[in-house]
Amino acid sequence: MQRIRVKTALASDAPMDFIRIQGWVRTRRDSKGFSFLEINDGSCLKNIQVIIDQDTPAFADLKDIQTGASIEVSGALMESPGKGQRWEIKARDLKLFGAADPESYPLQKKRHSDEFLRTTAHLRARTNKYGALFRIRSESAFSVHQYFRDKGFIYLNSPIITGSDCEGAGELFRVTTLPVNLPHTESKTDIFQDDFFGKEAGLTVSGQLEAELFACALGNVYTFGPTFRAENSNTPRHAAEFWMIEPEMAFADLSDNMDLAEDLVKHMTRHVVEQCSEDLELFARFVDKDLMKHVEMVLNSTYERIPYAEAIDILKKSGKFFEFPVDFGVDLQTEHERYLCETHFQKPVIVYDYPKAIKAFYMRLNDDNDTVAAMDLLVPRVGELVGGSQREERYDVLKRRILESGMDPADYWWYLDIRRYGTVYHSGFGLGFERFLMMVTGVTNIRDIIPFPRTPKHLEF
RNA sequence: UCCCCGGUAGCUCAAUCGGCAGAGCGGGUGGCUGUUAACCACUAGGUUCGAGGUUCAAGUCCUCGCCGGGGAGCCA
Repeated sequence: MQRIRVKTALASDAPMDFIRIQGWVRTRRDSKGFSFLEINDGSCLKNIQVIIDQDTPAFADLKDIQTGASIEVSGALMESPGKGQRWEIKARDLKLFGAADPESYPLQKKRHSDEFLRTTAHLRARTNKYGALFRIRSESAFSVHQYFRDKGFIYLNSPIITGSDCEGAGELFRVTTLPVNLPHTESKTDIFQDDFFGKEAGLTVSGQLEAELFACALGNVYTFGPTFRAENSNTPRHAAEFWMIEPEMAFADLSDNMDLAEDLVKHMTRHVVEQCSEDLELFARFVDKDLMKHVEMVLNSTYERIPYAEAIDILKKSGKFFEFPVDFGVDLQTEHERYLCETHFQKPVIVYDYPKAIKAFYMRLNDDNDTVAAMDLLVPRVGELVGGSQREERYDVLKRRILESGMDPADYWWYLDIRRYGTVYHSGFGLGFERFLMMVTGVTNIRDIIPFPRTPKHLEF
């Protein structure tokens, strides 16, 4: 007989003469003559309570069944006479698969700190909080695919290994099969001629450039995959390996781009609220008391859209002291972003039309010749959730911008080529998947959002 | 990478002015006929992150190192 998942059992509308569940013991309570077990199998936040009477065969097998043990319970699903749960299992037989020595099993029947659980990442998904979190992560990923499929976007698997070494989005991890003890006598170019690809290779920092190529063929596309940045940044919002969602649309301008970003964020948030209400409730109760207020705000507000120049104006007139002075031409600091969305507008804000000097070469130059059609979506407490732009579709302008950025147009011949043949105005953005999850759960450290986070000096598990 | 804070029992923390290293939870043992963060009693458990220094005396003060957290930069 197939096991029944705890989620299904708890949703039953009638008692069952026979039921078999398999999972891990969360807690055991003994009284004289009987014991209670609570079993969790990861299917939902709730445990199912099992009662074992001393006159059943199961009672004799209780000995090594303690917190953390993996077991199978066979018995009857009955209405629980106790308070706190509708259903419980009256056990007939117990089968122990693997015991968990209570002296050394790291997870106790008590709250653990996130810092401690990070050192126990191979087991932390067995806790209420992390189980809930990773179910929400899974549902959120599904909602991305659902959203784009419904909108007629094509899912593109952009390459993980890249040969373009300066996409302008951060430091690359090098990919090589060369021996580590290579003598340093040869020049750099010579070395990579002998490497696997015959040229310097790295892990992708963005799928955007490839997504643009496909958008200019299939119309609307998106990527959703891992992204790697070799930056030595040590903050609760950065990881060396994270997941990014990058839609790219042909025949779309910056305004269309903002519409899509706002709509996508709302869709994903709504999906989590509707499909993960029980798991989300845990975060609203224990992680962030104001969570639902913020989620409502993300769902129901119209996001403010202001040009960069206006943002600077607001900040200057705010009368607030900033550690980093505000001035046109200077990029917004974290404190500025927070003031805009947390204090001034108190809702998500899209800042657009940034000075070209502080943005990437591929962003479309505006008619003022001074700003580019870039946009950042800022949300309270998380900061920049989305960064995107209308792309420069004019061959000559793009080539000039590449040169001005100190790069070699020859390295981007294919990127320039789609501007030579049937070029089209187009737009796209990147949405940090983990940052979305931080926003929707209230978890403040990205290392607690990723199953096995990779950060500087951390590559365990 | 820079700045700030921290590291004491398995976990979370306390230890006043430098003066006998403690509590709660968790673990073990026993009890308890419907528990649910079970309850009650008893009990074990320490290189106070490491190395050096000051002192009659260091968890506490000083130096260096390691690790962790927060802030900044960069960005998703």
